[in-house]
Amino acid sequence: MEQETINKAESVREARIQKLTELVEMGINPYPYTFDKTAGAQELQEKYKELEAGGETEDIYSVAGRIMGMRNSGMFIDLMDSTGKIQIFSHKENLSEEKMKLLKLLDVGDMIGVTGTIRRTPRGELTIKSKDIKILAKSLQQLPEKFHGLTDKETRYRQRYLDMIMNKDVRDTFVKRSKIIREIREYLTNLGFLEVETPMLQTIAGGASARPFVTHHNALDMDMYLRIAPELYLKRLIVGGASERVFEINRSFRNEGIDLKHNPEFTMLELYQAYVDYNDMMVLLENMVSTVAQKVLGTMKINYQGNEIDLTPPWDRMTMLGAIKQYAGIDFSDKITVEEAKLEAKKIGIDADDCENWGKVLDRIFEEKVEPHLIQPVHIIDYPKDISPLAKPHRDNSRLTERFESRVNGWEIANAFSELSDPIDQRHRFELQMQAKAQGDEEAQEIDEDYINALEYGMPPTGGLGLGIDRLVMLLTDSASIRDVIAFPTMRNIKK
RNA sequence: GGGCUUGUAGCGCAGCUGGUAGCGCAGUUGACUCUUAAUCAAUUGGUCGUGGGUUCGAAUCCCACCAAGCCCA
Repeated sequence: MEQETINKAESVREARIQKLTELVEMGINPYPYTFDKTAGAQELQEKYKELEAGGETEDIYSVAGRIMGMRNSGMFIDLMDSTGKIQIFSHKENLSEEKMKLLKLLDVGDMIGVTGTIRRTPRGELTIKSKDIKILAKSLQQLPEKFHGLTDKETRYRQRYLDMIMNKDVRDTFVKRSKIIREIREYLTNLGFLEVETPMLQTIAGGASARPFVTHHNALDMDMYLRIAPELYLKRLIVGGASERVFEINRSFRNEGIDLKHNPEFTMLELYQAYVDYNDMMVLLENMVSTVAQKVLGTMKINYQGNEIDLTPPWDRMTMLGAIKQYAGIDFSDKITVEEAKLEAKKIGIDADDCENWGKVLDRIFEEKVEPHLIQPVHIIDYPKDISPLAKPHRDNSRLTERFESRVNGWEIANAFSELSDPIDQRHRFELQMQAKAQGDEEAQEIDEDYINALEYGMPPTGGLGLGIDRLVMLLTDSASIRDVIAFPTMRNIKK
């Protein structure tokens, strides 16, 4: 019993709670309300860049942040804030007895605020000579080791706050993510696009081919779906006409597997513009993405995992059939039945027997034989009609649609069409989807009567575009996994 | 869904063909007081992912499960 008490008291957390108690006994609130911060660490580093080693000033600042290191029994503290680091020097000549006592109760990890004068030590470190120290939050948890840091991926994803404390590049990634989204928003707003919001809870999960999450509304006693895409609602807004240009930066949800490029909830940009077609969408996309890269990174040439990728417009365009012909050696322009297509797939070692239609066979061949070759940005244009139920038929080829997918590093980063606006054709396409669903295609889309009804009032010619924000952020931050660009990625629950 | 790899102290890691669980950092106590991965001395801390099995004896071998990573579909 006695032994147990001693062991407990010696645990780090218990020891820190003990210090917490001592602070309270000294009349200090370890979790105060405000701190009047007057400068950031990086700001001071730049401002006093020219101050020579050993130089002293009378300039007083108040800084605040987390203690990342302590040397000489607290005489030197490394203080980190969101902008950078600055050293704190504390000496009994400059501090009251009470503050020296407080210093003894501080630990690595604590949040503190310091007021003092700027100097540079003889060894060359910009330092604040403290005249006053306040504790802003007592940390009860021990930070990971300073030299090797936190590297365990599971801990980093599950406790992102700790990952961020320890890894500056992680903080940088999320700052960049925010800038990327801000620049997209600004780019579109400047073009006259109206930012809108549409339902995340939907009674029909439409606008894409994916399995939805199902939930239940108690008061209405009905099942609902988390949206897999905002598409059908955004086009209703184009019908409504409050703006001829709308966009939504949306969180969507797909009940599918998790891998390097997929998270069950993800962020997408969807935009719709009246009176234009998919050609205009290609131009808009490549201009927007390259501009965002230029503004956030200062360049249109990015390096992703060792590959140099040039986002400078215009991007190459290849038809899907042309790309397959080039990389898989099959010309599908005269092989028009699903049986013929499967036969051709088999000849090059691809099993497409489970594909319900011609387009799916082509899509599979594309993924396996073409995609690995596509590193530089390219618009793959003119997708098969049977896998594009929301796209307008191609004006020159009724088997195809005016749809493109933009590829960067081989990944689909955008998907866009000349939007199908003919309500009768749209109904027919939905019916084909329902047939596929009946035959076991779990991703086939359901008929959305109200959407067709909206089209029956007349939707102008419209170009639409969806852009995967997470993947764009991966590319622009050189992140290997989508989990590195989503602050709190979906993780399996740990059963205890 | 399949394969491979990983899981040992708060963190980073070692632990061989089975024989009393270790190192570094962090922590604690003290020294030192212009250091910066501070230094020096002493020192605390473990359900070895979980559950079974084999064995006189399991971190180590076997099985199942849990979690993660990578590759493949």
